[in-house]
Amino acid sequence: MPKSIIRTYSRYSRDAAALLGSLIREARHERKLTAQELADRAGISRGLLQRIEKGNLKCEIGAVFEVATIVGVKLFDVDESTLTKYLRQTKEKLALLPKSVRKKFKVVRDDF
Amino acid sequence: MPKSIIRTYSRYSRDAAALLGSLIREARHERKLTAQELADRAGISRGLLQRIEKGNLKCEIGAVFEVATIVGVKLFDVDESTLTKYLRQTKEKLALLPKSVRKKFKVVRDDF
DNA sequence: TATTTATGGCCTATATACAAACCAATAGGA
DNA sequence: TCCTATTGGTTTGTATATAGGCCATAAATA
Repeated sequence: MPKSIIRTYSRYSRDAAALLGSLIREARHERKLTAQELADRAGISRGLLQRIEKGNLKCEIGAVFEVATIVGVKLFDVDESTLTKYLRQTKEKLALLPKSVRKKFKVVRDDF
Repeated sequence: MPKSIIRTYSRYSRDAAALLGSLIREARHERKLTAQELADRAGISRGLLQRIEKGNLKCEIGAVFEVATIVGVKLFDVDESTLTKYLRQTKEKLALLPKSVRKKFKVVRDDF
């Protein structure tokens, strides 16, 4: 990420990450897991888990999803088989759509 | 990420990311946005957007959420005000819960 | 068909997220 | 209360995700 990019996030993104983190933390407590235990299970460090639970937006999505899965916080509010089904359907749908998006070619002919 | 960590992901996480990416791509097409246009709006590079749409799990969650928000793919299937409400409720709930998780102290006395 | 554009896949430099080790403060259980 | 485990916040070294090029291919419109 060259040139020191300062990234801004929308309120919705920030709230979504914060809620996801809170849900994970709540679910972890319900399951009586320490932060270290959950981090070990997910194969991540405790520090990363802390940032995830705080809703840090700079974490890799794979780590967040993995932790959420382990403690039972369902993404998309669907179970695994339903998720796989949706995934297949969506991919089929995409296969029928145009591969690329194109603007209508607009020649502004005001040169007469 | 020292010591060359090879991270494994569960099927659920992979499916969830793949579905989210597909939904983003579909929504982008519906809105007649090119990958470059959406990337510019989100403040990310086109290459990163491609990886997001492919369901790459190593992208930062902030970029994924931001893109999803722009094209209207709702996370948690709720609108913004509802999300904020849930967030507040969850935080209040957490405030009442024990701050830390603790195992029952179990001394295994087999030294006699 | 020809032409223009979008996309996908490289590559490199660099900012940074990560793991791991700390320490301090906090909170639970005895 | 004391003791111990958990948590939160550092720091540091390193692996790597990212931006920004480029080029080849695919695809949409004229």
